[in-house]
Amino acid sequence: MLPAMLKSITSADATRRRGRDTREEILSCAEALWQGRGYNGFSYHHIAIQLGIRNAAIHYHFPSKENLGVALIQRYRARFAEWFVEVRKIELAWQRLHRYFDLYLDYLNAECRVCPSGILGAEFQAIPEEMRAEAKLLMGEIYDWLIETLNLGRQQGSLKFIGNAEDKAVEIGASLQGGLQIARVAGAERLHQLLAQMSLELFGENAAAVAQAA
Amino acid sequence: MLPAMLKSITSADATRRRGRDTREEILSCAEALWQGRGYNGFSYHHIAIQLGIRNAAIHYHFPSKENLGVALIQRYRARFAEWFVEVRKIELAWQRLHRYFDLYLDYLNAECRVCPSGILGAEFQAIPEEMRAEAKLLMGEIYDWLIETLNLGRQQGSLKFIGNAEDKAVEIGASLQGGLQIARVAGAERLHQLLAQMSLELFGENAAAVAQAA
DNA sequence: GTCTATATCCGGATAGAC
DNA sequence: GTCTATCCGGATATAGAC
Repeated sequence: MLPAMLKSITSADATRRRGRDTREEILSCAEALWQGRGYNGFSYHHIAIQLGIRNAAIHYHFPSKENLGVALIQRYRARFAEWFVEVRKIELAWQRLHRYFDLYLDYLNAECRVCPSGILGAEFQAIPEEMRAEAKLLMGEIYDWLIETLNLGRQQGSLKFIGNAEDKAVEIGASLQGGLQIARVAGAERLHQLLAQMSLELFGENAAAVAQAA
Repeated sequence: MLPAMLKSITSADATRRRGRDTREEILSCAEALWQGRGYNGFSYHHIAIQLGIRNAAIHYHFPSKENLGVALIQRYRARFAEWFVEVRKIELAWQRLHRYFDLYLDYLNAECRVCPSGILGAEFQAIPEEMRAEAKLLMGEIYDWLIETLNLGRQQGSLKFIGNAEDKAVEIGASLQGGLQIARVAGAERLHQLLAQMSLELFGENAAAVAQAA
């Protein structure tokens, strides 16, 4: 599922683009820029250069930048929904959560991106209203999934934690989000430290298996 | 120490500004904008309006925006250094850490700002080189203080955690940073949930005292 | 659906008067 | 130390040809 969660545009060949899905390419390119530099840190020009098209071509697909921003979050939410379906096929909650950890390693490895939730939180007061609404929906969906996973894990005995699942869900989501941001400044090692600590606390006897895999 | 850590400009009266320290006012105003909207989310014009001065006056004090950005982080680091000195006078490590938690509540209450570390991490690829260097220093200082505090707490028995202090320090820093960002999108309650969970895990028998204070 | 060309605005920055 | 005036580049966006 990872390739689906992290589809970036790989050196778009500017030469032949015979009527192909430019819209998707724009979104993928914009997504990378967005997670790398923030919504206020990239422009249509950046995208145009990378895809070898003109400014106006992007405006054809996304009349305003707000349209593009909203589309970015909506596509991401849709992909996340598919990811949830996929991961729910895994029986053990600790393994589901481990899959979630993997996403953050992928972000780190993919040009040191931050997670969409993180960039949305950081720039919240500086993004258009419609994007804020989408941001709330995204965070709600992740929150719900974390709660579900934690409750399952407690029931199975595959996840260890004290307190209620709701509060623990916030802690886990916040840690990963913050850890990824710290890692891009202070070095990749920080994220590895975070994941090691979280595994130690949450996975109990399974933590050793995780450690050797990494 | 909180007033020192969070000095914002309160409705600068544009009328009489008889030779007063404009430089500091600019920094305080810019700091609020920075933590609210990000480095790429505010302009000299925003500051000029709020302080009732002209664009050029800001350029007199800070020739380039990069100068201003660097000064913001340096001033913040200096204030943090003072804060560290102050907090080290507290004997119990769990109370020191609790003071650190309080900072995040203050940020949330102050127009829903995010912490400097968080905005720096999120925008890292879209800020000038000199600011990145300052960002690394800031994060290193916080990281070191957290490790010191955790080691003290373990020695005293006033903080509970498993694993090594270095990894736990990353986890704590990341949680708070991420939690604040989540709270501004999903509501203040999220930060309260996070702090409750962290108190429960770290403070042990002292957690109850914290809970009733909140 | 993509192009060229252009309009408009905004943000960072400088010159020179006071 | 702050002002007015202005320059320049960049970013969003539109018009109309192909």
